[in-house]
Amino acid sequence: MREDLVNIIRDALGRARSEGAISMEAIPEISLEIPKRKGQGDFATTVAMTLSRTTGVPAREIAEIITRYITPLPSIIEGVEIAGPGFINITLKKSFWYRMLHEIIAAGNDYGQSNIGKGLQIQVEFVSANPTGPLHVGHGRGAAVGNAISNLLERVGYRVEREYYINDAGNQMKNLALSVYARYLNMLGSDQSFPEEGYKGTYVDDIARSIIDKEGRKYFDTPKEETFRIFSKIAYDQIMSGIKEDLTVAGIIFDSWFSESSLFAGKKVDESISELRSKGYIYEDEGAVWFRSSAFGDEKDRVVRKGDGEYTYLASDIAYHKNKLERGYDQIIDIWGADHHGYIPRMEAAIEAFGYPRKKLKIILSQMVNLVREGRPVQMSKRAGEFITLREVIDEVGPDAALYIFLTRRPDSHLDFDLEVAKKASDENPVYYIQYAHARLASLAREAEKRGIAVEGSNAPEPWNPGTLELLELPEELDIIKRLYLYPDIIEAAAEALEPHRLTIYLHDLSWSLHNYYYKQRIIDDNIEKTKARLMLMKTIKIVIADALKILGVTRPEKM
RNA sequence: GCGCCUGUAGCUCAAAGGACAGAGCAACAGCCUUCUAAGCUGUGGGUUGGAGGUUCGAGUCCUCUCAGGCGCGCCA
Repeated sequence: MREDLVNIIRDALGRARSEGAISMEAIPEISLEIPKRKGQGDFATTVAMTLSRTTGVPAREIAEIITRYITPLPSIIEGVEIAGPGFINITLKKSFWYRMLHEIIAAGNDYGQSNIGKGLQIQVEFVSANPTGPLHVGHGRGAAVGNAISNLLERVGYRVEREYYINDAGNQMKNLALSVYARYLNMLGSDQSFPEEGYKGTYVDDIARSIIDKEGRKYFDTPKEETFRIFSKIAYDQIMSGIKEDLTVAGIIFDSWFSESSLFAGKKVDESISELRSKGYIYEDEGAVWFRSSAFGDEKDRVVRKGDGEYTYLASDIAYHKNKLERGYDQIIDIWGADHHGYIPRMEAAIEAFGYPRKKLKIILSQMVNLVREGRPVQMSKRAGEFITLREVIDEVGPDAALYIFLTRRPDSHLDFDLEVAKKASDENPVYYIQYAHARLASLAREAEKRGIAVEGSNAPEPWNPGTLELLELPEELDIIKRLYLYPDIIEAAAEALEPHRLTIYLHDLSWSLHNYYYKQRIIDDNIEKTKARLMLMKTIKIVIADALKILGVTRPEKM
């Protein structure tokens, strides 16, 4: 449809040119935007202002010429106006909007779906927190963002795989085992000192205690090597199952879990480094092995294998990304905590070193979350092991509020998360505004059904009759139709930009339209035909709100 | 010191390079014998951190500068 409008304008320009009204070399791209304010039409184009630059003719003059060539007005257009510095504002006929609504209703639950993704495969890797402790709030934000982005991409026709990369190799696992072991010994009366780099959280104590509960003093005297292996496994299992449980509570599901240590076991790290070596991007210096990332714009080269023969984290990360590349996705998206931003150049260097375009990998940074309570920062010290976990936050405020707050901001903006605000079932909490709209519509449908004019539900008689929708004549009603019409655009734009917060803004606006309308206009009254028309409109809003909330991972209450 | 992110209303945040920079919250003033008041209506509130530049047009792009956060390991 927008295509139709663009064509109409392009035709007008074409005729204006061939008749010599405007001289220009080529017909430029025709922009078509939706004006912010009322009274500026349904659509607007800035093409006159753009042309003003190349032709030297004042924008308003060009706009007038274009307008002249648009007449006689095509059937869907109500009027064309020139405004401001040279905008051409186009207003469509009401009949057009009724037709749109009809189409939206016909699309039903599929409304908003598109196929700009054309079935291309995208892998989104997110959370990927180390299995050395429970998830914190920052991970929660990454989880919310990754989940919403994945859902968005799916909605516009990509095939999406959600993956969690488990860093279950390296020193950290050793440290974890040592930490648990030290606590274990302490609890059994030993004065074993706690490791310097150990993990101090209370969850470590819990793991130690669970071992005592099950196996008592069994490991008090056993040879350490063996003990560490066992402790590492027990700790890993408990922490991973905790992480999975937290994610489940948040409603976030992964398609695959990829283990770092499987890369080592399968010699994939060796292979990756060898491949880079054969391409000339690996060299030895000062007893270490280096990756020549500076060849691809990194500020310096990076060590992949240390002097002691151990691989660095970067080495396995390179192998992991090589593996991802070989799995043949059309696009790889990583969602990282913003504190890892320094890693971007070296990761991109690795992608290019393997011969893939840099664009193959898109890294989204999810900024830090500051926990706040009533405006005051919540003290946290990772070193002392004192921090508030994601689970505690979710238990306190509920998953919907947590997810929604994470998603109302751009991923790369710093975020203060106020626990008291998130907890309140009040105006201050944005998620309720939307959910309330949904619940309100559900209640309305129930009420209608009770009175025998259901338009929803399995056995609802379809009240369709071509003229019914035209009874929606109020400006508020047309407003709502126009907003609903925007939905697929919003989804596509949010998916393309990988910015789920656009959806929350839209949801707020749509919910406002509903609440405002609901207050002004009684939906169910004695005029059955009008009631049906209004109920159809309400049903459509509900479908859209539900769809958007689903994409964001937020529940859609039928009652509140 | 270098690099990345962010500076927009009292607070939290929006705004494909487009029209008079918008929402929510907070403040103040109103609205429930009616389908959900977790709602609605109204009022006040701004030199978009600052200075230059590009452009017909800049919160948005470029340069400089100030402030905050985060990085700058042969840690992960």
